[in-house]
Amino acid sequence: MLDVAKAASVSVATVSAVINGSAPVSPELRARIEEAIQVIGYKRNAIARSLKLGTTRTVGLMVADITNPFFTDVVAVIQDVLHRAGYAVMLCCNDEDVEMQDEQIELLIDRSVDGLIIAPAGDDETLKRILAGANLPTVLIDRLCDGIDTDAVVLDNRRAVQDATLYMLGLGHRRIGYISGSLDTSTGRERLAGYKAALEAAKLPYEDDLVRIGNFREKDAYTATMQLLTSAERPTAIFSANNLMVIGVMKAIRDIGLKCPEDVSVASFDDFPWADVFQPHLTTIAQPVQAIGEQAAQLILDRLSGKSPETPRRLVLQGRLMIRESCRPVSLTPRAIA
Amino acid sequence: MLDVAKAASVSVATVSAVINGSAPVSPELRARIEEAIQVIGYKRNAIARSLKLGTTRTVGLMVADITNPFFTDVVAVIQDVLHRAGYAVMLCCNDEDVEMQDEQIELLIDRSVDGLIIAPAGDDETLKRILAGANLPTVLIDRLCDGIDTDAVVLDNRRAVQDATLYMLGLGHRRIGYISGSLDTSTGRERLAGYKAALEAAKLPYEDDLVRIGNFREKDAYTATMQLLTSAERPTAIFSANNLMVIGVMKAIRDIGLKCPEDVSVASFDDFPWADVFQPHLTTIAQPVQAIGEQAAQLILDRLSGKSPETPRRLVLQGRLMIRESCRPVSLTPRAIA
DNA sequence: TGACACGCTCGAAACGTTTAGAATAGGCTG
DNA sequence: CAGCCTATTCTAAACGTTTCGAGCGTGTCA
Repeated sequence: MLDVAKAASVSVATVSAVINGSAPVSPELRARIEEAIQVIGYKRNAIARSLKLGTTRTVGLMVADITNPFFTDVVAVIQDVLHRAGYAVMLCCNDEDVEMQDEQIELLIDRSVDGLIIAPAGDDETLKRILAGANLPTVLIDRLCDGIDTDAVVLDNRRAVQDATLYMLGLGHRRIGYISGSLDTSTGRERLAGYKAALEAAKLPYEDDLVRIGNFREKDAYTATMQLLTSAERPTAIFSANNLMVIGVMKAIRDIGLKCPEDVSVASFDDFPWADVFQPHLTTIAQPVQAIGEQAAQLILDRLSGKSPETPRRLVLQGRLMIRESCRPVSLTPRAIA
Repeated sequence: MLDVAKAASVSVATVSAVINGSAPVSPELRARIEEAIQVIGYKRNAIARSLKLGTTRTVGLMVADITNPFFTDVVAVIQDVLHRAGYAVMLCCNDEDVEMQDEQIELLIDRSVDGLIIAPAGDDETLKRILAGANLPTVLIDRLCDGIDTDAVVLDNRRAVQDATLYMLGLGHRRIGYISGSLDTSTGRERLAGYKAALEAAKLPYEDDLVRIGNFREKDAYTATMQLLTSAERPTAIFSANNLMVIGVMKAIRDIGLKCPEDVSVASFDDFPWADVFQPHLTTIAQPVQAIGEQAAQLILDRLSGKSPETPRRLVLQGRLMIRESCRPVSLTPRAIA
């Protein structure tokens, strides 16, 4: 900028004025300066600008697992909206691990991001402390945290799983296995609550040994399903609390020599683009990823531009049960009792 | 930092010295300063530091499509390695669009990233100009660009597709449809070249109307496949040049009332975690995503620490043909000729 | 005892912006 | 013609670091 100023024989203040349009400049000088900028190929230094202004026009985005198509879909739309608004996004993932999460958040805050969009791995004290200390505009996505009172956009997880479970119950299934996500997350807890609620509505007892923790990962879900299927009284249906885990569930079913839906019915949280083209066509709960991303981005943008209300806004969206062919009436499940 | 200095009644220079260990400080002062840091809860401002040092410890990572599992897998490992080395990652995607790409790269350079890892959407002049102007350590992944002479890690695309095509040829297929990616990318061109090479090796003519451009996206692949399957002499097998497109291919096959592999054999670039659990079990070319990510990260890390050789390094990895059940001998394809 | 080296600490400049407020020039008014 | 206002431009401080070189005790050696 100094070079430009020299080349145009003006002060840096004037150069700054034409670049930012922050003060009136005579057409004559403006032209001279603009030409100098061209000639020199000047680009303003965003770091110096950030230092002075105390803003980076960057928002930190942390998801639980960047490998999970649900999150990547959401990330894609958040990015899109934010870029359009002139913000860069710095992406992290916590790998479903609270320690990693704390590290990553620190890293983001360290880089002076202007705001944070987070799908937390869990709500440990450290996270709360860090967030409170940073005092940044924050929006939670997908998962809520007790004690972190910010804007958020989440799904009505309980309702969605309840509906799905009710559907399976309606097909006559009485022993429905449930592969849960980590109960350290609100999604883990809420989804399980939905399962319980459905059982209760059907006046069926909740049986501990029908639910296994799969931690939202394929591998854990695989072993969890193995246990379920080799237990004394094997379930006739299994619900998986997310997309990654249902792969593990299906692998376990295959490895144990059973077939879906002939021997076990399966349904899962999260939809797949290929769900109705590869067999068995999975029955799933589809999340409105587009809306989730858009709303989250809008929430943070509003917060950043200071036009949000003081009190946090909580958006709760609804899932959609996509009934396909991976569940069938229990009467058509010949080997139902092994 | 000034506050800390005051609290410990020392100069900022000394505080800086203990924080960075950049100069000897007496144990006594060190203790006092460290205590002051604790008390005040001081965290050094990375922006100011960047301004002074001219480095941000951030690398820009641009992939073609953040929604593509291949890229997200690679991104995940790059992130992991880079974070471990103390670098943050700023992630963008160009949506397979060169204009978007130029914009995003500008955005990254604007943020003063220290280096760039790029899977380019194409090699337009603007990109070359921007990159040349920025003069940053850069590594290309997945795709090469004519005229951009940097470190790179790519797959031996030609060889991989040639092998896959040869395999289909070996099953007796003579009319193999090919759904290509964009020919503006090196992967698009190289994969097609592999297909041609296999035909040539089998002394079969290359037929223009057996290949259709799908631009690496499901939707385009769908219409491309529709055209292929409704043409006068429909192919008995189809190869898809990536993972997203094969979904489109399968949907087209389904919508047209055919079955894979009974009526059409299918193989595809890029593997899926669920490929051997959902039917038909797809025959694919698996890429060594872990290795790609690790090498790319290492390449940029070496470059950033100045311990790379002057001449660019090109790493070429090999794909692996995962033979499953989506291709069968043409003799078992009853409706081969419609 | 004087010279010198060493170990520690500090002052101040620099990184590249933004911006408040001062300065300047020119025109208008009374 | 003095005084004042307006429009434009400039000077300089500030943002929070890092680092160079200077300064200053102390101890060592001749």
